[in-house]
Amino acid sequence: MVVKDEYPFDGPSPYPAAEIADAWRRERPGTPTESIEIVTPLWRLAKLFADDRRRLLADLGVDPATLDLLSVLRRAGSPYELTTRELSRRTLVTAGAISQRVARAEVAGLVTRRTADDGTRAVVVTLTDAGHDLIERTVDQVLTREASLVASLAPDDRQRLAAQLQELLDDVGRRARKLPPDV
Amino acid sequence: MVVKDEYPFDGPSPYPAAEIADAWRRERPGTPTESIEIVTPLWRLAKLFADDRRRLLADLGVDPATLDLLSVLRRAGSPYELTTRELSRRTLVTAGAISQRVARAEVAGLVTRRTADDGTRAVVVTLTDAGHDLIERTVDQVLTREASLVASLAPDDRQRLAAQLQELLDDVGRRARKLPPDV
DNA sequence: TATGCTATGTTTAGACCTAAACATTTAGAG
DNA sequence: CTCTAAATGTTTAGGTCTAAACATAGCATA
Repeated sequence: MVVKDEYPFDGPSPYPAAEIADAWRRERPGTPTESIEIVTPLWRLAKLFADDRRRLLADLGVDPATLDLLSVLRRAGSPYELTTRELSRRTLVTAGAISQRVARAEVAGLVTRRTADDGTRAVVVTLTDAGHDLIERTVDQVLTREASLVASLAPDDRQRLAAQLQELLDDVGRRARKLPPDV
Repeated sequence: MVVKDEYPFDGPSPYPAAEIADAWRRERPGTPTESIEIVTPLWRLAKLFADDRRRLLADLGVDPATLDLLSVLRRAGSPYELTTRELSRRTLVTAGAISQRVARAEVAGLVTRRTADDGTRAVVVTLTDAGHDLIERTVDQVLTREASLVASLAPDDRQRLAAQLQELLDDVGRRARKLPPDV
């Protein structure tokens, strides 16, 4: 039975998580479905935000990975420097990915790289003026756009939901398998 | 100023979203930060779940994209068939990605592909026995694992949070830029 | 001072994804 | 019957990420 297009993309969320859980219970009685209604909307929301940001940034000529890197450095405050290890920790991506991000940003003239002078082998990444300009030019647009996406939440609701998500994040963070050993 | 490693990966969430918002307000007064405490934990949770699932599946010799494909077909019920277009809609990935996923799964013998006989140009994807076996063998493990990750939520809290997320998803889905025209 | 462990980064192989360019088929409008 | 627009898929170019293999630099200790 070929299912027809009952859930156009433009409408509300295609296949609510509740339907997915129902389908599993119908098809495979006993399937443990408790997590579905949490994990599925979470993933879809993350994807909506990520896709929307990627498209906005594409118009501005930046990619999300680079913006993430520059943002962390900019937020660290003057002199806008962090070690690659610290970048990995703050962005939740592997050391290898940071190495590649920094290499790309360095070629683009947005950051510089140098070894630390404090006796460790650490590599210190610094925002250049061009990198600083780029982040100043884009961050408000990105955050304004995202604020508009969550505009349906009243400030109180937003605060409450934020607290719940942070609490869940802390808990899942304790239980989940972490990044590979090389990090 | 090179910041030292104050937030080890193993501890609770590195840099709570509230600190990120504070940092922006400190560094750039007036930055619109309302969305940060929603979007940041959302992304981090999605990444924790995705990383955890990827690692579990790696042990089982499957990749997440393939599992997603097989799951949608399996949940559709006998005869486990859907058009590629429908797969794209249900999985929220572009038509091009579906084409590649199906090609990989076809090579692996997990699905078959044929053109529909109903006069349209649609391509119908069908689960093979091997694909069916694979999904039966893995879905409980994945869902059991994920249920354990959200075990801190009491059933009532889980229900409430699920409803809030679904509501937010519906709303953001209405406001966000959607998939490109080719879909 | 050898030796090896630990901490840090970089590189590479393999997967995936999106966007855009193509290709093909159906269905309509004349 | 012909030409065009719409609907569907596939392919390709470019970019990202993870995991694992490497490569090195400190450090501790015998």
